[in-house]
Amino acid sequence: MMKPDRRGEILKAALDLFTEQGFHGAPMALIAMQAGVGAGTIYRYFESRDVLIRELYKDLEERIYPYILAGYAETAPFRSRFLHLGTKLLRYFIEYPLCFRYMEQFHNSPYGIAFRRDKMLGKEGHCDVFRELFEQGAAQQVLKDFPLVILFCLAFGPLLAVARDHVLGFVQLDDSMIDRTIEACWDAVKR
Amino acid sequence: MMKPDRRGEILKAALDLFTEQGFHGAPMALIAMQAGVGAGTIYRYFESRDVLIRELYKDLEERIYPYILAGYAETAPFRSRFLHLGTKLLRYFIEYPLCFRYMEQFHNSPYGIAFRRDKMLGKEGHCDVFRELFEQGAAQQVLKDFPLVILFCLAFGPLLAVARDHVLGFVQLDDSMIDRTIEACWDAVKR
Amino acid sequence: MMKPDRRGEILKAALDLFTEQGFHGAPMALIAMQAGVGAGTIYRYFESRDVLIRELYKDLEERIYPYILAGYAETAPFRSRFLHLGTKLLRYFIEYPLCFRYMEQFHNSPYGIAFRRDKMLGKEGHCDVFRELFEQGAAQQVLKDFPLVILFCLAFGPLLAVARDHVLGFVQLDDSMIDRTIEACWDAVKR
Amino acid sequence: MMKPDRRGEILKAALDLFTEQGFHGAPMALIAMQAGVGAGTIYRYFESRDVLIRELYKDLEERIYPYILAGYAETAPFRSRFLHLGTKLLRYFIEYPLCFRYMEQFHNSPYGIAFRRDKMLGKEGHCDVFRELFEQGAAQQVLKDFPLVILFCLAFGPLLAVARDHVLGFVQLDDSMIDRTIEACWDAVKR
DNA sequence: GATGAATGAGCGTTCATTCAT
DNA sequence: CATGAATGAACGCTCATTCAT
Repeated sequence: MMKPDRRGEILKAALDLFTEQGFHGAPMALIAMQAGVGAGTIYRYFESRDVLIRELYKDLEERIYPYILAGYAETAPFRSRFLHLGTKLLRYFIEYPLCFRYMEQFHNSPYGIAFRRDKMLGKEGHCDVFRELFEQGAAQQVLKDFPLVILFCLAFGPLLAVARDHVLGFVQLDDSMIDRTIEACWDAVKR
Repeated sequence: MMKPDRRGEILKAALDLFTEQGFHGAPMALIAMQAGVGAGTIYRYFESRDVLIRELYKDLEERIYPYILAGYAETAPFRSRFLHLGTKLLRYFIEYPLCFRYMEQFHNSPYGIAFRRDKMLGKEGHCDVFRELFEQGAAQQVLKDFPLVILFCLAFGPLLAVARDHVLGFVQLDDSMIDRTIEACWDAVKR
Repeated sequence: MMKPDRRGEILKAALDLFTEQGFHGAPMALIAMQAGVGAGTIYRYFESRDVLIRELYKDLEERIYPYILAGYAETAPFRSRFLHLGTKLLRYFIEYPLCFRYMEQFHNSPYGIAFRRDKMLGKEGHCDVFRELFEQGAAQQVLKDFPLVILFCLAFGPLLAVARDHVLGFVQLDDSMIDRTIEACWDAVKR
Repeated sequence: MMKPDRRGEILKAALDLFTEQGFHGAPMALIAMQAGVGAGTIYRYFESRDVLIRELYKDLEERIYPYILAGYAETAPFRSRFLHLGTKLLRYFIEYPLCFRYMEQFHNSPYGIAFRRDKMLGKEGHCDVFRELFEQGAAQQVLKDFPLVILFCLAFGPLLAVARDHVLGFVQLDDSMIDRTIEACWDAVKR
């Protein structure tokens, strides 16, 4: 007889519904019902709908790091580390399509844009692993001579695009294609 | 004393507001006001809000082709043609940031997903130029051995990511950076 | 090359549409279109929608009298005259179901109630034939001892109900049934 | 301190307003205000305006049966039973004029027509008492030789017409007139 | 704490009517 | 005169949020 994890249930319900129906199609009452709680209860855990949306994003983002960092060797050569992180990230999105679709939806919404702007201004970011890696690569002149922001675009742009098309069912990625996709990303950023 | 182009005014107002406020934040009444017309007038030109959103997309899309095709030499070597189209496209997005942001928003919404799905199924598409180019490149084995869909991702993924960051003000692209960005896209797809 | 009878066209279109779609479902623009005139034109002939609705009623009502009075012998015995008028009226409704349905709809709407109230107050009425007949019948004590209003109800209540069910397709009236229906009406009013 | 019966308040407000103003003239906001509830509250109890209109009808209809069946003797002679039900029905309409007017309005609207059509097709109906009675009367050859539908018209046509004129204030029915009216209905149907 | 009924501002859309052409 | 594009008030309905229980 566990005490029910209401916050978790609400986040799970929100993820399902926002992903399936978009932000538009998922009213609070529906989320509450799917989570098996009363409508008012959500407001005990999240100040408002907007806060719920943002917290869900943060929650999902945090779960990525343990996954992609498993087996990550800080001391491996730069290219290996890039391929490791890229491959893991793409695999993660493929394995957790709801997570991917939610993050995409979030990024392409007023929430996501404000969120990202805050992040850029704050200098800090959760993607410290990537930032560190890319800064190192830039310093060692392994990467093309671009501002960090652009390098991120070159590396993650294709990765996310491929993930999106997989999730939407426009392609079926197998292991080999995943690896070769990340190698193409590498081609884009490597000097 | 020109007769006022009401359809155009409405599209322009919709573009401004949808871009600034998102689909959420731009009620029909506001669009009408910004366009300087009565609320009901919009419905003489667009059957519904959804139709307005889709028509605006098509309208913006159609303006791209003349721009990027100017000076395009069908007979030039493959790489040149790729660079030409890519560069023009990126420049276009930089020059018309509202257009870019709207198209992004559209793509990442139920509208855009349905739209794209229709396009894929219909085989036909407005991106015939790109499709033709890539099919040729694939046939000549200039491009990596990937399905067309993935090649598109590898080429446009970074391009769009870079455009987005420019438009949001996270980087300032100059001419050289534009060219080098497209070359990086080329690196991603070329064999 | 007749001059087009715009007023008539509008009335005809209004009859068709109000009958098929109800007052709700027939906007002025649709009536105009069906009549083959501009939307504004209707207002040259009818001050407003309400006026159009009332004028259409009067127009239809007026056409009934010539039909039912054809062959009517003022000098015939009372019962014959009653049967003549009743039968003719029922036949008329069966022959012109649009007319019947419109009149019914009109009667059972705020328009019709106001209209009827005015008529009752004004003493005068278009149904002078019926009024005259019934007053005579009352005076001769052929009819039951009821106020005129009630006698009308007893006579026309069943008649209209039968017409309604025929028009809605719940019964198919043949000649014999029409005659016997009117005889039943007679049974209701006769002393 | 009773818990307020909101559903009932809404139905009552709807009855008042629909009766006074017609379906046209009674917007949801007005009904809500008259019922003393918020506009959205109505939708907790009735899925839509149309559903409210239909439920109100059913609600009113159901209240009639206990009233008219009080003191009804299944074993009494046919004529007595007819007079009992008819008289009770007419009295009910006179006592509850809002109910009568609402039902009339309902019957003479797309709602009522669809409703009645469903009833006819479904064979079943709430008017089982009447149907049973009339079927018996037809079998015993007490009633005229007509289809059931017509017999209903002959009996209820005058009854409803009289009720209507009373409710609209065109006559004042006293006890004797009520009885004699129903006897006239009987004359219309009896063989 | 948890609930879910109640709220009411706000939305997309319609349509009778007007009026410049 | 006839037109039909333009208007804008009004409608039915939704849903984030509150609060009495």
